[in-house]
Amino acid sequence: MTDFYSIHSKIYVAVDCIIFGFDERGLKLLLIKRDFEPGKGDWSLMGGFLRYDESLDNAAKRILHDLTGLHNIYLEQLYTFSDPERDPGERVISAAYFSIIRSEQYNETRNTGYQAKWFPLKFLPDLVFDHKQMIVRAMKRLRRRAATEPIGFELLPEKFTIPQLQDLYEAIYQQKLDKRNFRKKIFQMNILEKLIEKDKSGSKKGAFLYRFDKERYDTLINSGDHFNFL
Amino acid sequence: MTDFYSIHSKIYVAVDCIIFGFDERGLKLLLIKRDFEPGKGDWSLMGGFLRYDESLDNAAKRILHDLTGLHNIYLEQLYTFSDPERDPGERVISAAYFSIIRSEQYNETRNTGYQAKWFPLKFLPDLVFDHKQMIVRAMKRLRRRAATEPIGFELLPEKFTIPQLQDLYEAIYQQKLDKRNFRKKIFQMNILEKLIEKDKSGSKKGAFLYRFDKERYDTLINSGDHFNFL
DNA sequence: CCAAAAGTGTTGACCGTACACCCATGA
DNA sequence: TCATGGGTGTACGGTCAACACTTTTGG
Repeated sequence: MTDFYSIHSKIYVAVDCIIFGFDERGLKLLLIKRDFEPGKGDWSLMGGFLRYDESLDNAAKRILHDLTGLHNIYLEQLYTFSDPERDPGERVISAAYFSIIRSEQYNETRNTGYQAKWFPLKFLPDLVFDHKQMIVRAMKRLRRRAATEPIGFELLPEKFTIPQLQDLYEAIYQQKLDKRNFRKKIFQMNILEKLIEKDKSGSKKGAFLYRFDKERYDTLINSGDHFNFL
Repeated sequence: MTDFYSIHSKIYVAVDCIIFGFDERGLKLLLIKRDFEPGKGDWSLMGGFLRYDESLDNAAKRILHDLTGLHNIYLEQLYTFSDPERDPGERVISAAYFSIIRSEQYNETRNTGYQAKWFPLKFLPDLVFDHKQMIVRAMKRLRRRAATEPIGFELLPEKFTIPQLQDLYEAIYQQKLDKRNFRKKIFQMNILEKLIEKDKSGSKKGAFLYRFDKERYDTLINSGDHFNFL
C-alpha cells in the first residue's frame, strides 16, 4: 500500500470502556487494576489498543469480550480524548466507549487474568489519566440515553419488577420518583409483558415480574411512536 | 520518552470538519475540492492530520482557521470514524468535528489556496470516503443541539428578524412551524433584545431586528432555567 | 390600490405532577 | 398482629397545537 501521508505523524490509538452495571445497591462500574506501566497498580477503565486492521467498535467489542467473555454487549462510542499530556507514558489518544451489562452476567471471581472489581458510582477509587473525565461524560450519556431509548432494560435481569425498574431510574437520575406516576407512564407505553410469577425477594407481598417486549417496542417505533422514559 | 506501548500499532489520525452555514436559501455546507491523492479532484470535507503535540480540538481549530481565517468558531467533536477500509490510501481514522459559522463571515472568493464552495444541503455532490456518513451524523447533532442550546444564533447575523429565525428552525427540522406559536415561544424565553431598526429586505412592511442577549441567557441558565427551542 | 410579508390572542386537548390509602404476607 | 413494601386514581395547572384577521408599504 502506498503511503500518501508519510509527512504526517502516526499515533497510538487506545480504546477504553466504561462498563455500567446495576444491582440492589445502585449503579456501579467495572474497573481493573493496571498490571503494566505507566500507572501499574492503579485502578483504570478496561482498555486496549486499536489494531491496524480493526474498527474502534470492533476493538471495543474485543476488549469487552476479553474481560467478560460476553458477546452482544450494549456498546456505543462516547468521545475521543486527545490531550497530548493525557498519558504520561506516550502520545496516545483514546476513544472511550460506553457500555452496559447485566451485572448478573459478570462476577468478579471469573478468572481472566484481570483483576477486575465492581465499584459503586459514589465510591470510585482514584483513576489513571483522564479516566475520571470519561466516566463523567459516560454518566451524562447514560442519562440522555435512558430518557429516550429502552436501555434501562439492559441493566436489569430479563424478568424484573416495577419497583426494580423504578429504583434503576432513580439511580440514574439521582432523584426520587413518584410511584404512581412512574407506573402510569411505564404502563401506558405498553412495552412490558406482565408475567404470572411474583418476585418475593423484595417484600412479603411480592411484586409481579415483567419482561421488556422488544418486538412490540420495535413495532411501535416503526409506526412512528416516540418514548420518554423520564 | 520511553515507549511503553511499542508492541502496538501507530495509526494516522485525521480531523474532518463539517461546516454548516445558513442563508436565505437554507442550510449549506462548506466543502473543498481535494488537491492531493487519494481522491484528488473529488469534493470533500475540510480536513487535516492530528499533529503529535496537539489535541483533536486544537487540530480542528487550526484546520478551520486555515480555511476561513476565523477564530472562535462554534465547534464540537462529533464522532470518530475508523473503518479500516475507509481511506483507500492508508490506514487513517478520522475524528469528525461539527462546526457552524455565520455564512456572511466566509465567502468563496476568499483566497486561501483551497477551492472551497458552499453547497445547499439538498444538493450535495458525491463526497470522498465516508464523508457523507459524517454529514448525516452532523445533521442529527445539529437537530439535537438546536433544540436545547442557543446555537441557532451562531448561524444568523448578529441582528436578525423573527421570520429569519423561524426560517432557520424550519430548515433545521424540515417542517413548517406556526408563526404565532413560534413567536410566543421565543419571546417567552426572554432572551432576545428588540432593536429599533427594521430590516426591509424581506418585505415592504419591514420586520424588526433582534439581537440574542447572551448575558441574559447565561444568567437564566445559571439560575437553573431550561430551554426548549422546539 | 393591491400584493406580500409582518404581526397579533384565544381555546381545547393533553401531559406532568402532586397527593393518601388499602392490600398481601412473613415473621 | 404488625411492619414492610406493592399496588391503585383523581384533580389541577401548565404547555402545546390549531386557527384567521389586521397592518404596513413599495411598486
